[in-house]
Parts: sequence; C-alpha cells; structure tokens
Amino acid sequence: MNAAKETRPPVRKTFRHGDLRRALLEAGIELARGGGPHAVVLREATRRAGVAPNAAYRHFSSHSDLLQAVRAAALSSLALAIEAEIAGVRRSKRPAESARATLRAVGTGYLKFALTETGLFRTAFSVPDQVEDDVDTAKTGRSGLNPFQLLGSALDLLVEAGVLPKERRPGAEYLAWSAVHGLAFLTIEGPLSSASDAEIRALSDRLLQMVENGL
Amino acid sequence: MNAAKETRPPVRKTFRHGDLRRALLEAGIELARGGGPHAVVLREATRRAGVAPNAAYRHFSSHSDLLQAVRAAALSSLALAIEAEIAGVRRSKRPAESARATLRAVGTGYLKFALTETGLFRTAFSVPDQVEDDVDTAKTGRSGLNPFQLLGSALDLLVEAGVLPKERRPGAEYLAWSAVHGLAFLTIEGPLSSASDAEIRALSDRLLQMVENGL
DNA sequence: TCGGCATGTGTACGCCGTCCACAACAACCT
DNA sequence: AGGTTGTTGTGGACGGCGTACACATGCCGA
Repeated sequence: MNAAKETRPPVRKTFRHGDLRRALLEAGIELARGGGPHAVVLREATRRAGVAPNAAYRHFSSHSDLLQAVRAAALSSLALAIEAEIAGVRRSKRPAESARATLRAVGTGYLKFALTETGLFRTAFSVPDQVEDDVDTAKTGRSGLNPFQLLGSALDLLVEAGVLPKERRPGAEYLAWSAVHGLAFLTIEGPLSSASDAEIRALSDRLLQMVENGL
Repeated sequence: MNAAKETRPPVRKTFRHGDLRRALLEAGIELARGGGPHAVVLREATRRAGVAPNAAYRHFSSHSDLLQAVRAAALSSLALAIEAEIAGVRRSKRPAESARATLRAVGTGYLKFALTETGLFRTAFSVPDQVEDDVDTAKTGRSGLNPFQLLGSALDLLVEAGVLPKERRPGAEYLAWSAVHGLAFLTIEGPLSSASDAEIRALSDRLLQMVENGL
C-alpha cells in the first residue's frame, strides 16, 4: 500500500537526513516567498523536509532563529537583484553620468525586487537589524556587499564623480534609502498596491529624480 | 475567600458587560501600543475585559477584524498627532511660507508619532489598506481627515500658494509619504533604531528639505 | 408575564512553538 | 572488531492560540 515509503520525500530511508539545515532553510525561504514572514512556520518547514517537528531544533535554536536565517537569505537575494541592475547600466564616458546611473540602478533594483519578490522583501525587513557594518556573508550578493552597502558604494561613486559634495555624503544613504523603501512599502502594502505598473514606474522615476536632486 | 469577586475587573457582577466592544478595542489598543500588531492577541483582550474568549466573537467576527479596528484607532491617533503639529505652526503673512510650514508639520508629526508611539505606528501599517478616499471616521482625527488626507490638503495649500506647480500636484502625496514613511521605518525597525535623537532630528530635517525641493 | 433575541459561557478541536526523554546511527578509540 | 560517545532525528506532551458549536443568561418588547 504504502509505496510512497520508497520515495524519498517526505519519508527518507536513512535515519540521518544529510543536509537538514539547508532543507529547512530552503523550505522556509519558499514559505516566505509565498506568504511573507508570517508564513514561515517551523512545523511546516519540517513537514516539507519530511522530518519530525523537533528535528528543527538541532539546527535552529528557535522559530525566530530560523526566521533570521530566512531573512538573511532574503537580503542576499535583494543584493543580487540590485547587483544585476547595476550590471546592466550603460557605461558612460562621463563618470558623473555613470555614477548617477548606478545610484538609479540601486533604486530600481530595490523596487523591482519589492514588486516581484514581495514575500521575500517583506521578510527581509520584518525584524530590526543593523546592516551597516554587518559582515554576515549570508546577507550579501556576489560582490560581498549587502543591499545597504551597495547603496553606500553607489553614493561613494557619486562623490568621486564630483556630483555629490563630500560634506553631504555622511548620512546620505539614509535619505536615499528612506525614499525608496517608503515607495516600496506603499506599493506592496500601502495605498499604491492597486496602482498599475505604469503608474508605479512613473512614480519611481519621479522619486528617484527627487532623491538625485535633493541629496 | 474570593473577595475579588466584588471588584469589577476581571469579574463583573452583571452577566452583561455593558460595553464589551469598546473594552475589547481599548484592550487591543493597549496591547498594540506595547508590542505592535503581533501583540494584539484576542484571548488576552478578553482576559483584560474579564470575559470568556468567545465573547469577543459577538463583537468582532475574527481576530483580524479586531486587529483592523485597532488599526483604525491607531490611524486616528496618528491623524491627531499630525493635526496637533499643524496647529502649532506659526502663522506667516506669506502664504508660501505657511504652506511650506504646514507640509513640514505633517512630516514631523508623522515622524514624532512613529518615535513616541511605535507600537501603534507599526500596527497602523501592518496590513494593506486603501486610505485615499476612505470615509471611515474611525481613522480620522479632529478634522475628519485621515493621515493621508491631511497630507493631501497640505499639498493643496502648497499649490494654492504657488509653491508647487499644479502639474506636479498629482501623485505628489506618494512622493512625500514615501520619503517620510521610509525614514520612520528606518528609525523604528531599521538601521537607525540605535541612532541618537539628535541624529534623527538632523536626518528628518534634511529629508523634509529634500522633499520640499524635490516635489 | 412571557417569549425572543442579543450577549456571554463551556467545551472542544486543530494548529502552533517548544520541552524532555529516548532511539538510531556515525565516528572514533581502543 | 567491538564498545563508547556524541550528534541527529523521534515520540509524546504541554500550554497558548484562533475558532466552532451548543448552551446559559437576562433585557426588552408584545
């Protein structure tokens, strides 16, 4: 009857799982992707890994520990999305133009990710965190920088190019981040959640322009 | 023995409570104030009202229904905070100056509320909503306007005063709101949660300046 | 006065996170 | 090879949550 006993998931043949931590983390990521932080349910992750609920406690000290790990992965995905957007900027001879384009790429990458990977995005910011001088590589993209640090380096570029006066550099990331994060929020769970893509694009452009002018 | 039976909370003398809906709502608000949306626990609210858990279902169709009511109250508090800030702006002879000051007041009121009533603030934005042409008076302040509408009228003032070109008025609330909301977010659960009050004040000023210039 | 209807109670269900004791296995040390 | 030890997964249980269903209570209007 129970022919499924032979198939691996959810019943495995070996007592040991092999890589349960990763399996749980990936299940958690999938849950977060579909339903945000609230959907990251420890027992469901163990179910998907084909394992008893308590097995999770060998790899995560608590539910919130698992959630933190998922969150770090979400930040890493975000970093990758931003890096991809940066990689797509057209090289310009004038460094000022390049620097501006890079900053814009950070913003659009951020916003795109919020729109396409809403669950992960919400998970990434569901909990307080200090990302500034964080060296946790679980949160970084290919470049080894987390999203916040990617923004910082874009701003540094702007200073080098002479676009942003040095004295206005300190704290500038918070202004830029505030604006972009706020728009992301409004589009995914605020009043703009029912706006059309075109409207959102237009608003994004205006907002990024505002940041560029107002830094 | 049970002398507490005579005292009203949590055991009341009458079978009927009298105003259970309000009692539950207020308990919910208190929970939200202390711990944000996550802390709004239906059973705990009934406990505080001195009532069996299921009694709540006579007044709220579900937990999330209660949460929505709390959320509306939080928005109303926010509106009051903004109105208070607006009421404090020094009248100027030049309407342009008044209009600008009013917009700033909306922003600072918003940010102050986020800092002083963090739990309520987080609750107010814990769930998607359409506030634009909402007429729910549970969310409004003294003026009958909800926070979003207060922002809108401040922007209208700016247009009347000739500060903001008419053609840039549509959608302007989203730009302003994005920036301010983003900063609020960063200060309460983002990387600025450990910044000093002075730093935050300075950033707020710069951000509001950016909005003013960049709209 | 009495019956109906709104309001609160009691009990129970399934889900969650988590604790504790135990079982299965891998690896290492004789 | 055989026993020991430590890691990893299991089983069962607990309390808390939201919620459904049946029942008790008592106000108000016919």
